[in-house]
Amino acid sequence: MTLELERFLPYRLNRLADVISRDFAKIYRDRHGLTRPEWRLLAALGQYDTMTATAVGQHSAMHKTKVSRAVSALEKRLWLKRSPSAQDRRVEHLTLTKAGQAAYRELVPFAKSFEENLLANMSPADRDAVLRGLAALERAGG
Amino acid sequence: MTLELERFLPYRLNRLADVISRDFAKIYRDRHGLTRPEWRLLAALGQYDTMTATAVGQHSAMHKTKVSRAVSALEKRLWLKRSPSAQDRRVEHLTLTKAGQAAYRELVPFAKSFEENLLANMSPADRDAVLRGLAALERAGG
DNA sequence: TGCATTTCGTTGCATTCGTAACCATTGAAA
DNA sequence: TTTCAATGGTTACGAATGCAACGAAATGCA
Repeated sequence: MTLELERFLPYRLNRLADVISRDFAKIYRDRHGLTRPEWRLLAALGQYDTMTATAVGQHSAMHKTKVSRAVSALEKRLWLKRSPSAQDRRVEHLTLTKAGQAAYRELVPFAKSFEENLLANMSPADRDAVLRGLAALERAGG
Repeated sequence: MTLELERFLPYRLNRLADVISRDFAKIYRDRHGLTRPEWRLLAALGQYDTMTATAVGQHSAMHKTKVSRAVSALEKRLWLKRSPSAQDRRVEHLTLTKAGQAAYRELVPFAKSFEENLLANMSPADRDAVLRGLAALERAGG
């Protein structure tokens, strides 16, 4: 019995994710020298204003060490600031600074048009299949 | 303007690929201590019998250094052997040994049932959407 | 034939990553 | 209160990664 790797779901997903997010990474890497964890952190804070590191990790599917390092990096850039929580002194609330917000606002349109381009040359039925298929996999896989 | 990370295609793909192939990786990691590049090499050679390192890289979407290191690893296990090419002395033909073939044959059913489980609880329409959507993305993204 | 370019595969190096251990704090239980 | 388990976040360390440089062989071209 043999397995066709090209048709194997985990492989295909991996390959797609690799190619596509590598492609997209060029944008924030070339413009700002951001790593992927840093971009995700920026995106999470841009979307939600204030979060703890743990919340960022859950929302953007990152290991806590990645989050921790990304926070340090963006803090060094002065793109975010930490503020202690009054309720729980283990926690820090993370917020983007003006500079961080500016970078976020600059990148969002690139993200959107990247996504549009990806779907642009598909038939409507294919586009639907993409969205429906992803949702189904998310329900099934975790 | 704000971006919803949870709906952003590159993010979703990455997250899915991460969760799913991490899940699947447990199988070959727990059974044989294989890394992902090693598994992919095994899968490529199991499928195609004899390949060069470059061909493996193209077929399984791996950087040539990954392939090179995976080849060394499986060779050390005595799961594959290299044989020089008569036509081109830069090249080595890679083939699984009996032991390598045995490991491959043992793992393939796990791979197949993993994939089946993933799709098992979906409606037929969702399953179709998954396959169609992936194909569409592959056409669009690379 | 001779020289430059390209290709195959390996390796050194710096970076990134995850695991595990850790500290500080909190909450619950005794 | 004291104690102990659980949680938030950081860090040290080893493993994995990609880039760039490399040697060897092949190919193209003068």
